[in-house]
Amino acid sequence: MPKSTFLNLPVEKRQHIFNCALQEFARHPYEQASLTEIVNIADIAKGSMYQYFEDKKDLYKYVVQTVYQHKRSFLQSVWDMTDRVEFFSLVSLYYRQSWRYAKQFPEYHKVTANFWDSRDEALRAEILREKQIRSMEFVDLLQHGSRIGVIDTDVDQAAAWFVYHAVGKALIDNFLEQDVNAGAHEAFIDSVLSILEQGLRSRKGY
Amino acid sequence: MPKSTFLNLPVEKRQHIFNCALQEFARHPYEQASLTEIVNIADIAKGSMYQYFEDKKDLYKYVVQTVYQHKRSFLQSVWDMTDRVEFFSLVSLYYRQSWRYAKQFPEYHKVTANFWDSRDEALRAEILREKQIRSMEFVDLLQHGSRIGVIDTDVDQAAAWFVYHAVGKALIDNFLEQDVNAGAHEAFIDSVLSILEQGLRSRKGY
DNA sequence: GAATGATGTGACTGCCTGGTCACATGGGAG
DNA sequence: CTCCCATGTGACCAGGCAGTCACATCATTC
Repeated sequence: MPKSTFLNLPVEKRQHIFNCALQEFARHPYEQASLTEIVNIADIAKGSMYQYFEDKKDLYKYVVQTVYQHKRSFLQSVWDMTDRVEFFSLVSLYYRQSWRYAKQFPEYHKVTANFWDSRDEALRAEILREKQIRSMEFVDLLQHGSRIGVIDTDVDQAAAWFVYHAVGKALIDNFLEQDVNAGAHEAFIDSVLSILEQGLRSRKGY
Repeated sequence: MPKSTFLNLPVEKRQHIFNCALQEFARHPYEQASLTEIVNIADIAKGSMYQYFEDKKDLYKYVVQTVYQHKRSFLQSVWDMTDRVEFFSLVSLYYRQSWRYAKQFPEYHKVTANFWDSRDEALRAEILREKQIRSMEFVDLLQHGSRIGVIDTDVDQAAAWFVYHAVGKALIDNFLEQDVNAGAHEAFIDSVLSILEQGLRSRKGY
């Protein structure tokens, strides 16, 4: 919800300001991010920022929203395969693609990560909404997998979503800081997925 | 590393100050926690706090350390069963006990949660150390399970640890805010564990 | 009662924050 | 050249922060 002043700005300047805000919100969670620092780095007057946005939170929401659109379009290629690819392959593709996104646009990723575990009351509502959407998408996949017999029908679907979500988040968060060999990490992703696919229990009995 | 002045304080007062600091560090991550707020609530002079601790970080480290000892002793009963209980049951007990801890001492839990995803460089080192210890303990359990044939020997142990850690953390974090029926959540924990144990793939083939 | 050293105190400093506002600048219309 | 309105500006405000320090209080010792 930027003001019209911001939207009337030349694209170049608009992107410049967006990038500077992005950097700051990637480095710090919302509460600790400094608007003063942003305008300093962007080399614009503080008053100008208040011509463009209502306040700090307005700017933040704009950045988060833009980042989410960006990420969604990056992941779209995976969602487009839903009908053609089997459940486990699709999840593998999804995790790999998410990982590539985080690698390719680390600041964008960090902004979403910071947003995701934000404590701000006003933001929590939007986070929950976002979560619910993803949950529904995932459960759709699961049910499709059940129908075609790939997935055990006894599986508790809420629990399955929970596991995949927790693991997916951790897969990205924990390995972004270290510079992991990309290929190695994608292999690790598959190791992790294989555990979710097969579980740990010994198959000797069968 | 409190100063001797703090250690010489009557136990009652010491606990009072500890509790007030605990509340604040439970409510906010380190950077956003306010020392001024702590001394106001504790009803002591700010100068006094600096008689007891070197600085804010010193106080924080003391609180975190105390909390970790507290939690460890609470979970000790589970670790004591290592020799007598089978892997999957032990993990179930561990998750349940961790959950009960978070329920029973929510502030203590929140302090550890805040610490766990702290961004402070100086603290990261200690976090990694803590993580490594837990990882080793878990891999020990896994190897024991492999030896006695309960766990598939093909399982990638690093990946297994990763999955259990991610899921365990999420199991607590995500359900603490809502007041979930305790029994229901312990059932959910077992649903989640059953997925890790058996995976999702259909067993029809066997 | 005097002296001593440990403990308690809160006004104060310097710094940083988000947000404001009276003013300066610029470029197009008449 | 003048008017006008959108845009740009940075000194300034009130409030919060961690940390300091000169001083007050207290308990012990002699």
